[in-house]
Order: sequence, then structure tokens, then C-alpha cells
Amino acid sequence: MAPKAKLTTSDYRHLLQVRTGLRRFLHWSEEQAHSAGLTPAQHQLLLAVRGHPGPGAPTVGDLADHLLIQHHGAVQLVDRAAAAGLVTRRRDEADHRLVHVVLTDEGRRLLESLSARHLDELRRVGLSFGEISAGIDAGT
Amino acid sequence: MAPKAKLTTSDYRHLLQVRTGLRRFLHWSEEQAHSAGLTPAQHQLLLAVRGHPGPGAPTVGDLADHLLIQHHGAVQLVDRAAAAGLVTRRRDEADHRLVHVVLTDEGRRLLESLSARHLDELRRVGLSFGEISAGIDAGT
DNA sequence: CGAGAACATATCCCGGCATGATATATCATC
DNA sequence: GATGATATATCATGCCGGGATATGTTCTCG
Repeated sequence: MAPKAKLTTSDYRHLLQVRTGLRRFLHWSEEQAHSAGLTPAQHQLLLAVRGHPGPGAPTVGDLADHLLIQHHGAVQLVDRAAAAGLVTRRRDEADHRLVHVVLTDEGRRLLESLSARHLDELRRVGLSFGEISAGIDAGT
Repeated sequence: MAPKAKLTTSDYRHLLQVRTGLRRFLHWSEEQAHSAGLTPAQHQLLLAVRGHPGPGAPTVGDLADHLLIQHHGAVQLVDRAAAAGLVTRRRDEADHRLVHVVLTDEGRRLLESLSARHLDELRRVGLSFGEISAGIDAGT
């Protein structure tokens, strides 16, 4: 895959514009999280717990996979979220190695408020995110 | 703006899917940066420098504005990038408060390589990012 | 011209987040 | 019941941003 042609200034401007768009959305989202009293990573954790497909609550490992971080990163994230009263741990009864993560009432309440705002915002910006995730999905 | 209706599980799944798409792209991008020997933030800094509109090189403040971080965050980012030999500082001759940030040859080379890969990847995933940035732009 | 406000950058300290390396506990298999 | 795989946890480290603050430069106004 040799470099096709020299990149032009307009190529760089285009890339920068893409990043600026993403950055603005993510920055807005981070502000929303902070103004709700939690960190952006905690917000993502709550969403990953609540949106987890399948019957039971996700395990720490499930969350690490979904958030694309290492197991021990997820452990610490759950630590901080638990300390903040957003989630609680629950040992699996069948397999004592597993730890399920469940939302507290507080966590559920804050996530609902944040999620409502995010759905509005996504509608507002036109919501072509779905296509993106589909496209990236397909390539994985 | 009262909360319209109770959020359904499918709402949360949708939000999670959006985030997963974004996360995958950003994660892929971070891996590219690391495999090029620089940090994701440094990559963004280089792009912001190279893609900066207008005649002259951007100042530290310009970069902070563009990257949506505080001035002193940008200072440290430039510090680390300069230590890594990616950029150099240049005092403005007219206004001695200003410091312009310019790419080194090494910085230019690495950015070109990364940018080529990113343009390919954006084409591959369908590139509806433009609409997003436009949409978010409009609302600002 | 000189004092003070406004501005741009820089420094110090700290917390959040993620990693690598490692440890501990629990299951699965033979 | 020993061995290896699995899941979670702990420790030390580094990047990245923020708050508070400092220093130097330019602007403004009397």
C-alpha cells in the first residue's frame, strides 16, 4: 500500500474538519457528564452497563471488551464508579470468578438524564452516526 | 424542555452503538498514532498545526482554541511535542507575547504518513463525518 | 510618559484514565 | 489433586487535562 499521491493542504484541512466535528461533539458530551457530577468515562461505563445486550448484567470483562480497554483499566473504572455510588459489584453465584456490575438507583437516574439530552443532541446534528458505526462494524 | 418519554432499552442500545462506532474509530486512530511513535494528542496537535487556516503558523492560543483545551494544557502539549522533536516554537517578531508553533521535518513526515492512512480509513467507512461536523458547526 | 488593565504564555500541583507487570482466586481437565 | 486457563484485583508509571498562579508583553487612558 504505497502512498498514492502527495497530500494537499486541502486534505489536511478536511481531516482537521472531521476531527473538529468529533471533538465538538465529544467535548459537549463531556461537559454534560461533568455538569451531572460524573466523569466522561463514568458516563460511558454506565451506558455500557445499561445498554449491554443479553439477559444478565455485564461482567467487568464484558465492559472492558466493550469499552476497548484492558481488564485492569475496567477494574479501576468500576472502582471509582462504585466509590461514587453509581454502580455496585455482584459476584456471580455460579462462577465465583465473575463479577457483575449493576447500576444503583442514582446511577440509573443520572444516566437517564444524560441519555435524554444525548438523544436530543444526536437528532439535532442529523444523526449520521448510525451509518458510521455500521461501516466500522462491517470492517472489523 | 421536559423529558419527553421514558427511555427504552432500545434507546440505550442505540446510544451505546453510536459510542461504540466512535470508540472504534478513535481507538483505531490511537493505535496508528502509537505505532508511529507518538501519542494521540500529539497527532492531533500536528494536524491542528498543519491544517490551520490562514497565512501564518498558529500560536499556542490558536491551538488551544482549536483543540478545545485550556491555554496551559496546550503549553504542556507543545512542550512534550517539542521534546519529541515534532514541533518547534518561534516567537512572533511583532508581538513578543505570541509564540508560533511550526512542524519539524520529522513532524511533517509522521503526520503525512498518518494522514494518508486516515484518509483511506475515512473513505473506507463511508465518510459521513463531513455531515456531522457541518451539523455541529451550524449549531455552535 | 507612566500606571494599571488586558493578554499570551509558562509553571506547579493534582486527579482521572489507561497501560504493563504482577498477584490472587476460581474454575476446568485430566 | 496438580496443571493450565480464566477473571478479577493491585502496584507503579505516564499521558493528558484542569485550577491556581506567575511572568512578561502590549494596550489604554489620563
